[in-house]
Amino acid sequence: MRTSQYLLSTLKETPASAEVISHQLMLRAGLVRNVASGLYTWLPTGLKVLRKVENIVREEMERAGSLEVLMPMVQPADLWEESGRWEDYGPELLRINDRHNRSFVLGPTHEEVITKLVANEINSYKQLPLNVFQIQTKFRDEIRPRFGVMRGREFLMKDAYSFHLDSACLDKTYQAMFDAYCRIFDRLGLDYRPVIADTGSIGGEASHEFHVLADSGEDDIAFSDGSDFAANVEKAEALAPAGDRAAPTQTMTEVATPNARTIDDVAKLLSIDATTTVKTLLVQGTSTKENETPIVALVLRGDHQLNEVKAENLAQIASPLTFATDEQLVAAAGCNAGSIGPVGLNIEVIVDRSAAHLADFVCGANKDDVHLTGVNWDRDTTSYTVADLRNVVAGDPSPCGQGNIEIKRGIEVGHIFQLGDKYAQAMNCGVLTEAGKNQILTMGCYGIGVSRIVAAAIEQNHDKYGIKWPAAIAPYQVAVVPMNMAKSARVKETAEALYEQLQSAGIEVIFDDRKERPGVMFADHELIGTPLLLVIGERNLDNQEIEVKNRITGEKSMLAIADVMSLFA
RNA sequence: CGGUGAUUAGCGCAGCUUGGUAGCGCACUUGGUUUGGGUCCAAGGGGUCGCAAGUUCGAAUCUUGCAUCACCGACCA
Repeated sequence: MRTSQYLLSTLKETPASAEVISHQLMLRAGLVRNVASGLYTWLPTGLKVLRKVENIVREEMERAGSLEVLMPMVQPADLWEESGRWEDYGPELLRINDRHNRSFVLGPTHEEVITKLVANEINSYKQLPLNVFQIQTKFRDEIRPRFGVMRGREFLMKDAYSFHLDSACLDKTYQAMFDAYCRIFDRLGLDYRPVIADTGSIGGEASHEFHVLADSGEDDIAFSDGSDFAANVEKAEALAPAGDRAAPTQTMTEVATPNARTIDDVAKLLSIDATTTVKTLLVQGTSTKENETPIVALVLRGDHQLNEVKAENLAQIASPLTFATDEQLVAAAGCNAGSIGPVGLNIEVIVDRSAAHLADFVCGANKDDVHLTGVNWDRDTTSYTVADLRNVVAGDPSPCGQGNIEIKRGIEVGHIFQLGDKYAQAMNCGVLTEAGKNQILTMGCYGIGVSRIVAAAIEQNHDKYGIKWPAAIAPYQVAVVPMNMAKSARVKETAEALYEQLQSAGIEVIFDDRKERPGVMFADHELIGTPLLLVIGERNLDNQEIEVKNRITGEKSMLAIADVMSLFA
């Protein structure tokens, strides 16, 4: 490609709307342009990268035995009503009507369509297992699209679905997909981790997320420093502290804590550490009778954070997790937020394992502006149950039993689930077994955020000059950059000849034939992140040499023109 | 959905307090100059100042409403 005939569209200045580095560089390097909130046009350079990611994903899926299909982005509402998600999905599902006023959705995912297809096409156990995938545009009406294509509303996703007679067979495919994902991210050249994940709203049993590690990631990943264990913080179990709880040494005493509403306030006022306090959160419980919502108290150590997923998964707690209103607080505890404690509380109390291990702790007294010190479980309050309620923090013992937890940020680029029979059941997707009986199938589902990978790769591979693409997804492998070609016939001839040679050898080469100063060309190619620059100038032509610059390592070296193909051996 | 802020040329911004011919840098066009790291000089093109209403002789500027965008929170794969 010649730059004179290309749409480079590089920007010197960073558009104000771009917050994270990948978004800034994608705009500056001319990869994408914003069309509306969360919607992007891919420019030629960006599309090349996107297609490369897509092709690697496709090759590895096919190699793992998955068959490519293409389902429509617009799906009839009937299918969603059949699965129950028309009600369950909420406002993220964009619903539209056609000219006949029939309801459709823009597909945020395709479980319904594929399950329906398989229900119609597959009749016998002999046709199983089946694994199909597509690479398709999805639409999710995100509340807050941000970070460019990292969290767009429209995005490119590879989604695969597998169908099985039994869970042993599903396990096998799940493992094959796990391995395929590892190969994909290895080939992409990214630093990634598979982590144990919460199954979230899709529901199901086993689940792993694949995260690209980057400080700008939106998820916290808990790692063990003593093993391979990695889990989403949402899912990582917080173990009970080792050893027995200490015996009480203090008597329970009321202290005045005027205007101390937060744990920090209380700890400061009483000159104690937050780890010797507990906080009590009141949330709505599961409704028992009509119009009656019980309030449940959740007790955590002062320095710990509530894990909403863990709380929601408890039978007594309403899902989604909802905090008690101010009126409910006063009715249940007799005081306002900031002074609530477990002692004498007349509602169900669930205590986190770490909070339950404390002795002589501080908590609210259920009287405004009063706290209790020297409180002890079982002596001062007896009616409670213990559960894992909190987020793990760095330094916690790892739930795998080896080493301690370390926390890093990750960008979720892949997610594999064992779905079970939720959709197959709803859509009556079954086959006749060897025994001639109808049996509902069990499913797996496997997603990769193709467009998000482009952004994640940049987050992980950039410097102050621009993008440093891993070779596998660079839009061009090499740039031919002539110095002052307009003035030197020798430079022009050499550059043209090199370009021809590389091109006919099938190498993706971009030839900067613009009448620009060297600095402009260097800056553009470094911004775009082409891994190799071949610099052709008068000063080296006497020796029949060109300069080779490696974008990734920054190394420069001289190379005989005749040996140029050795770079691609 | 709540809080905050923004909206002036393709991009980045000034002008608004104190109403009076719409500006700067980058980018773009033309000519010259320069040529191994975003040259320099000159001349040009490009804007219903987000939209609507109001106040006023006169509104980018003051008032009100609306829209869009962004950030923080909540929510979410």
